Amino acid sequence: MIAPEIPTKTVERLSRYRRIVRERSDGGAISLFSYELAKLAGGSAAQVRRDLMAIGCSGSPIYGYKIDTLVEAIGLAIDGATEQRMVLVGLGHLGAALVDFVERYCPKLVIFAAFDIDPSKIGRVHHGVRVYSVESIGQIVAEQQIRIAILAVPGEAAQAVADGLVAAGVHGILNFAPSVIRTPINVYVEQTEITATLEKVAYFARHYGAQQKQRKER
Amino acid sequence: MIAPEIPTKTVERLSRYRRIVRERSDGGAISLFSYELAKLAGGSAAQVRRDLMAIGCSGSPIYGYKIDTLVEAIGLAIDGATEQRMVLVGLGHLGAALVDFVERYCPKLVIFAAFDIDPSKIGRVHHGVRVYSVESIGQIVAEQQIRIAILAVPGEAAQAVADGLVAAGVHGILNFAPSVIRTPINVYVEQTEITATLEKVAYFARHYGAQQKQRKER
DNA sequence: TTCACGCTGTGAAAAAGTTAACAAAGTCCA
DNA sequence: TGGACTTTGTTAACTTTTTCACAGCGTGAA
Ligand SMILES: NC(=O)c1ccc[n+]([C@@H]2O[C@H](COP(=O)([O-])OP(=O)(O)OC[C@H]3O[C@@H](n4cnc5c(N)ncnc54)[C@H](O)[C@@H]3O)[C@@H](O)[C@H]2O)c1
Ligand SMILES: NC(=O)c1ccc[n+]([C@@H]2O[C@H](COP(=O)([O-])OP(=O)(O)OC[C@H]3O[C@@H](n4cnc5c(N)ncnc54)[C@H](O)[C@@H]3O)[C@@H](O)[C@H]2O)c1
Repeated sequence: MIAPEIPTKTVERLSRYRRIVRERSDGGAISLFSYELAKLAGGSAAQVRRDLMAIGCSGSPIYGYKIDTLVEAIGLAIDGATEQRMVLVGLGHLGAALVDFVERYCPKLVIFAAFDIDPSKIGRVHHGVRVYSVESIGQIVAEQQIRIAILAVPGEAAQAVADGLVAAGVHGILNFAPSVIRTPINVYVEQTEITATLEKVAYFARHYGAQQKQRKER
Repeated sequence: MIAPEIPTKTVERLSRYRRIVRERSDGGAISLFSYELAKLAGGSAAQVRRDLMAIGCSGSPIYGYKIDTLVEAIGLAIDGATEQRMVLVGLGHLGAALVDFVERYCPKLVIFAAFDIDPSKIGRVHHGVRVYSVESIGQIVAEQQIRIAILAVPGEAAQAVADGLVAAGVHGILNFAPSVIRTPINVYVEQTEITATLEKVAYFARHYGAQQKQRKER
């Protein structure tokens, strides 16, 4: 199947929609309307319909969208055919929290291994994830054909670790370190900017009134 | 001074620029050109110039932008006049990591107090931040006129805590819990979607080739 | 049957955000 | 001095994303 090239923003929202409708389905619901999902996700109804259209998911004017179909269609669009394996580098505070989080909330993603430089951590197993020495990143990633990595090391180490990951064949990196890493153009890097996010919240909290831009309804 | 209404995306990038030029200035640099900053921040030179224009910051064709001026101008634009105080609710794994992080990387933001429901944490001081019972959120937030809150509690608790915060006068919330919270329209909420971010990275790692959209140069 | 209703799917318009492009202005070198 | 460079500030063109608006359609009431 050829990738139908879903817009970046849409991929992001689809993931959120899925979480929401799953919650909804636990509550016993079978289907919902675009405006309901919009309200829950914080967007407009038209946007929801458009996003769902992008993944070829259609609803009925009577029932709205069936939750089953929806979850399946989103899965088909954004998940891989199979479970995807990732590695995590830097099992500090944040790294440990992430291992728990992924295990709990991302059923399609598996942290296959963790790496750290701290000898006291190497060899241990945290929540089912074994911790290896950073030295073995190249070998394990290449051998296991792992394509995605989470970076939770201090800023100073980020670039070096990233280089190793890329050399070993990683195609996507989620970087939590507060320093921009440079990679070849065919590697997708997502930079988590907590500082920027915090400062943005602080900014808009001060200029409150600008938030219509963000959250249209409700 | 009236808020010059800086676009959301620009606020975000400015924050990143500041971090980068600060690093640069530690390295001894005095000034840099738009294209240099662009490369470091992962954008285009034109965008950098445009962003800086938005905050009335101008450079010279000879030296580029002076780092001092730049940091000051960004500060003027996005920081408050004074240091801003925040509270954090939920001092678990993530909460603890965030306290360290803010202290280290966000000089203009101060976590004034933390709140938790766990009696074993209440009364303790973590990295200079005292932990109070959730019960006292309303009182302390209102009394201290705190306007920004970080939410790092489990999803189930998020809405209830948010309601309390809003009632006490908070205007901005950064929510790490994986559930969308509803607030009055005059409260700015930033939802941190780790799941969505991870799934996005996984998606683009698979369809690698879509990343030109993301990172144009280098 | 017929009509009004409410929601979907979608083209078209609008808005937001990004890139291109170039005049202006200073520097460097001859 | 003067002309070739370099980089800014900024306007205009372009792209992406969001919203509007409405036709189409199954339903249920009359
Ligand atoms: N704490 C937060 O909330 C937060 C938020 C966003 C980003 N970050 C960033 O994420 C990173 C990790 O944060 P943290 O709070 O977990 O820090 P931490 O110090 O608790 O953890 C860092 C871990 O990385 C390991 N490490 C150091 N150098 C390494 C290397 N070269 N190779 C492999 N492992 C190495 C350390 O042994 C440690 O286990 C930091 O860059 C931090 O700035 C933190
Ligand atoms: N771990 C991650 O990497 C990560 C990433 C993104 C989001 N999150 C989310 O952030 C939240 C916190 O994650 P964590 O890993 O720190 O979990 P955690 O269980 O370590 O911490 C949660 C903390 O909140 C406290 N708490 C529970 N109910 C409360 C209430 N009603 N009022 C005040 N405090 C309360 C608990 O006592 C605990 O200290 C969760 O919702 C998690 O899903 C986690």
